[in-house]
Amino acid sequence: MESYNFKAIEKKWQDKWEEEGIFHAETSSPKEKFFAMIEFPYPSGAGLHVGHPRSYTALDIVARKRRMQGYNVLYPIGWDAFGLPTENFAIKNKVHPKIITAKNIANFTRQLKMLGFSFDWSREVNTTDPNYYKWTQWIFLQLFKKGLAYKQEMPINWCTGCKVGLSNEEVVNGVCERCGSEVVQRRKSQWMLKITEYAQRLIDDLDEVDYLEKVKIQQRNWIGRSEGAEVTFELSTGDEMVVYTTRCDTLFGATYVVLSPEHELVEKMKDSITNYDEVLEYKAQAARKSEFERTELAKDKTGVRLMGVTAKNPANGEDLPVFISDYVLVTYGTGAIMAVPAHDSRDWDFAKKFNLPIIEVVSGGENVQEAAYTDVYKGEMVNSGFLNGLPVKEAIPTMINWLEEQGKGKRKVNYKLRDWVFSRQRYWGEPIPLVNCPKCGWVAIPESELPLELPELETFEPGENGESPLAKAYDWIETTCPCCGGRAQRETDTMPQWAGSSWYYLRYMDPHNDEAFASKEALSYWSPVDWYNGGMEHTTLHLLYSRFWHKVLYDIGAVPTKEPYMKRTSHGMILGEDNQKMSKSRGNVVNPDEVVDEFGADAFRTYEMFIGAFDQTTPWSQKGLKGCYKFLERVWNLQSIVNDDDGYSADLEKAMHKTIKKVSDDIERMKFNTAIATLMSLVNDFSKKGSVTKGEYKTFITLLNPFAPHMTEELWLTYGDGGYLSIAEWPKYDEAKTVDDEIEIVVQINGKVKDKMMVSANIDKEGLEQTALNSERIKGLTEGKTVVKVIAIPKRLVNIVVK
RNA sequence: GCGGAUGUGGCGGAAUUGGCAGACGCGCCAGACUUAGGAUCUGGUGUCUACGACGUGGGGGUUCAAGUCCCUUCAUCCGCACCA
Repeated sequence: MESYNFKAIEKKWQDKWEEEGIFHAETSSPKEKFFAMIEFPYPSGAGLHVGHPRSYTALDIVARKRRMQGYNVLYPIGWDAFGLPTENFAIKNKVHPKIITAKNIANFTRQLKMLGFSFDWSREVNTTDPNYYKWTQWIFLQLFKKGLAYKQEMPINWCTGCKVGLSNEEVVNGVCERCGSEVVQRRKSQWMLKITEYAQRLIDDLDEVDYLEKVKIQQRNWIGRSEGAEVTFELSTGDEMVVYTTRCDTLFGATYVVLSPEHELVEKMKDSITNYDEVLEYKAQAARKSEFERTELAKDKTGVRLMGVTAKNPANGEDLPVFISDYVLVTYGTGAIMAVPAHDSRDWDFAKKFNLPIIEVVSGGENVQEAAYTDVYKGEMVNSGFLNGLPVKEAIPTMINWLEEQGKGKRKVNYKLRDWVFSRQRYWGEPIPLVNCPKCGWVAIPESELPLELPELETFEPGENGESPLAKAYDWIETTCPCCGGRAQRETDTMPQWAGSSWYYLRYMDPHNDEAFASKEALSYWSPVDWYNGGMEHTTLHLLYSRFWHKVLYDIGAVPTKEPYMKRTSHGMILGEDNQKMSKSRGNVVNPDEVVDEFGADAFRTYEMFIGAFDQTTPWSQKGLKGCYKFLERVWNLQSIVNDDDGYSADLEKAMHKTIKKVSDDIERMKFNTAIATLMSLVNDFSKKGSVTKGEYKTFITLLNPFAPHMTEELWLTYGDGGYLSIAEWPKYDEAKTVDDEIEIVVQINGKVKDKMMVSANIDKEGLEQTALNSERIKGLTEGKTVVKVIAIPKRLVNIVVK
């Protein structure tokens, strides 16, 4: 027996698998299909991080197991390759992003291949390939044609130093990450996608998919449906101010109203506002903060009273002061609120700071002068005119009905979800395939002209005044209107990185199709993705955007299912050995290349799965990795004690069946760490016994194959049934043989374990009770005491309650 | 502030339904083999005032029985668009 030479073995089998194409998925097969997918990586210059393979290995294990169970498995890979870091590198080093991307992809490919994933490399996709983004643009045009894309003025982060627009990521503590200059909010016309039109369906259809519950909760909370009312306040200027509230029952407790600083009424009323200078100054100050900063600075409420303006409370006719404050966002509801400090803690903070009255209208709390009472489910109305005495739950509909009768308000469902800002003033993204014609307005380019390729540029810096770099491609911009044939200009903004990743699973189904993003046959065969694993950080943006696009495609009959992904699971992060996030600056980054070089891909994969609970964050440990390597080496060395018996030995038969069951179940439940623990225990059993039958060894290496595919494939040559283990049959177990005939039962006295005994597994309650009471030890311990009660649970325990 | 999680030995973690807390691995201790070991093998390893008691962040509760259910509280991590 040769010693375990992972270097030779791993290379050998990776080459063979590729030559034979054994992981290629065929689109027509009588077998049941199984489409497993991981979030395709952004090919960064830093290369693969040990976090990536956690997800890839997990679904590789599932894919490999399902393949062995006879499924027609599609496990694809691709590149989400548009993006900022590449663009910034390009700007700095004056290299085309295309070149950097190709280089990074080559490196990632090498690293992924070195880990032995069973990807179907023939279906590789790349979002920056014009043959791919042709269809990203095509889908955008379908949205545009359906009226789901529109232009709107939206704030962008503007660096006052670099004179360019910045992404949120590039803004650190309100200053530009690169030059340190102050960042302010500037308004710019942007393409928006109406995801809000799909808000209700995005909530409702969650019932039809098998996502982790926490993922569903996060999506629902992000969409944030609320039922409330719009209430109209008459202003002393004669204008009407509409507020949105979910607590219209508290209207009698409103003691002031607040407009967001950007609210259009503020400017409209400027002649009536006697302190308009102060108002303008506050607006400028608010514009300096991003929404996120407004959030962070939440504790200290700021605002300015609009002097000379009051609002009439529609419930009791009282005149209320009007404020502007940045804690009210123009993007949610109507951008205006009625403030009820007694029953909303933000309003309470504000009222305290500005010395505004706090009127209790819901009883049941402590003194509302000390803290807001916000419980919706308890209490009844007080100081509230016709609502007095009603519980809150009844007061809400009563008030809405009254408002509707009086014409002062109406029922309204609101969503937190906002439309998707789809424009980026960047080079390295898909060009938006629209032209602006002075006569016809925004016009889609003909589909026959797709892909609209990115123009070649010398430099990739953003343009003047926050324009896209494409604004410098003068020849490219100038075009003719597809509608009237007149002079027109192309849109120079590009799409966000989310665009390409919103539909890539569809391209995997038929990646080389020139006629359509995928054929009807491929779509109907492979849809939907059966199992999609990814990070929790993509739960609210990517996953939601992707579901939205899919539903639009469903509505135009382009895809056969309502939902793209049947099942969604999530992995935890891997931290450095110091329990900190891995980062270059901390110097705690683990490089997969080095790990594979020293211990091999099989040990790396096994450790990635053994490291801890799959969905939990957990630190890397070099010692733990070594433990997994030792385990594989022990498996390899078992060869010296394998005998010729093709079956299972009598004393290990039950253990074999139990292990098959446990490993099979654990893989499906993503309990990879306990699956490995079970396999380790079986190796301990083999070692202790000093011999293994060939039959046992064969089953063992088959179960281990998804985790350590190379080593087991090599062992299969000697101990297997011929062919490739990767496509051999997954072991079956006999349920009857996973159950013990005799089991150990614990006997407790008053809940403390006092004795253990072996009993037949199918002994009934009475028999169990008698056996326990007849035990000499128990007899001794209960002597002289009164047995109050005996709880006997077959297959579990006996608890004797004594006094 | 809001939303989502997590908290179990020296460490990573295990415990399908409320039923023996600590599987498996690391580390540590002892032994074997060895010229040698950061190799390999064997055994041991929750804590303590140890024939017993205590132990799953803290406090309370439900139960014959709680890591698991309920209330409360603390700490840490992640996300965020102050969502009215």
